[in-house]
Amino acid sequence: MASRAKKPPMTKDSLLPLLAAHVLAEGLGQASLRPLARAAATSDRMLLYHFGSKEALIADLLSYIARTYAATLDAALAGERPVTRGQAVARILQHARSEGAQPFTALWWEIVAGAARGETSYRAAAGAMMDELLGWLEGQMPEGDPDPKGGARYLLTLIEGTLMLAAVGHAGTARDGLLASGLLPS
Amino acid sequence: MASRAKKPPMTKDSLLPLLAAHVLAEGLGQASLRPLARAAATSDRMLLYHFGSKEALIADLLSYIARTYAATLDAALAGERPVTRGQAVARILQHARSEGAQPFTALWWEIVAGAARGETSYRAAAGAMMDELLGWLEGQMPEGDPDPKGGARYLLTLIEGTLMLAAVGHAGTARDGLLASGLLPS
DNA sequence: AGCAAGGTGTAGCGATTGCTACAAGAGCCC
DNA sequence: GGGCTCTTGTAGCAATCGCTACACCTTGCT
Repeated sequence: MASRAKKPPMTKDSLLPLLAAHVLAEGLGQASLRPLARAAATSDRMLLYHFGSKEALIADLLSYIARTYAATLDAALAGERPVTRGQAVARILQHARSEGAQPFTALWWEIVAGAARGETSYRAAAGAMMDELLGWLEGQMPEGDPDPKGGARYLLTLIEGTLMLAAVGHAGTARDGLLASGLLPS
Repeated sequence: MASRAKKPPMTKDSLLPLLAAHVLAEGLGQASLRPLARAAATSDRMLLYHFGSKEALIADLLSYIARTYAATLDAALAGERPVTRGQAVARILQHARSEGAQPFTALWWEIVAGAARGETSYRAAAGAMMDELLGWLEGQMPEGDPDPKGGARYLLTLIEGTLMLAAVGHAGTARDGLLASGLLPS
């Protein structure tokens, strides 16, 4: 009769997905130990036992989220190489606006804010995610593009500007800007 | 012997500059009533008396900061109309990187994060500041530009993307992107 | 069997959070 | 002078913050 399943051992690796889910839903700024623990079905005591301090927990969490983001990006953006730069831009923007990416997009700006304030773990996570995106863009530049490296950086700049304007309710402004850039078909 | 100066009356308008200075230096996220009151040489009690609640205080403060930003922008960006689009971009980026604008740039991302989470007062402030910047850009498009309206939106998108990348330590990436865009002289 | 080491729960610490009750000062009109 | 409203100080509230002390329980080694 004994249900054998007892203790799936609690480790950082088993906690991080649950913590990430909570932070994606609620935001980083309001994240405090007890709510985080509740989301992971533990106690604040245990979080501190495994991570050492809240600061270390956040650092681990940001690094985990950056890795998750990279994996999600790889999975979502697979496909043949675009024919035009505009198609690469459109594909990324479509992904960023997709339902699954929404909570992440909201979290992203908190990470940027932390990075702008100089917090090293925020800056590391943000930098890693930009590296990932830039790498994908470089690999997706159209065949025969005159300047794939520079072009990828140009597109990345435009994309991030577009996302920022969308975040503050200026999505239309960004769309008009992209249209004026000639990248997207009118 | 009596020093006549007694009570410069305490009002919202007299408090907001001091509160803004504190928030620009310390960040919005960590702003709580007692430290804010200390920065304004009052008590939390008085802040609540004048503003009603912390939420209302933040809303007023964001609106004030947006107005201050507009005034600063007008003052800093005066000058004759640029001859090329690149010159308009360069002028704004130079202003954003200037010493005086630095604390504001850091605060900006916290405002964006709040806007992305849907907080209405954050979104209002961010939108107002983008409106201001966009208006300035429209007025500064080179004479005879083929598409001043769309061009201004295009430049705004590029500028904000550049600032974001700079905030996460990717300033070089953004610079390469701008060079590849052909806007800036190499 | 005994014992050490690591994992976990309970309880609590001092500090800070936004906010409020109460009372007293300050300036005004009658 | 007598109130009356606007402003302000003092004290404190319940809640939450990150973190810790202490005891307990398992688990594995010998």
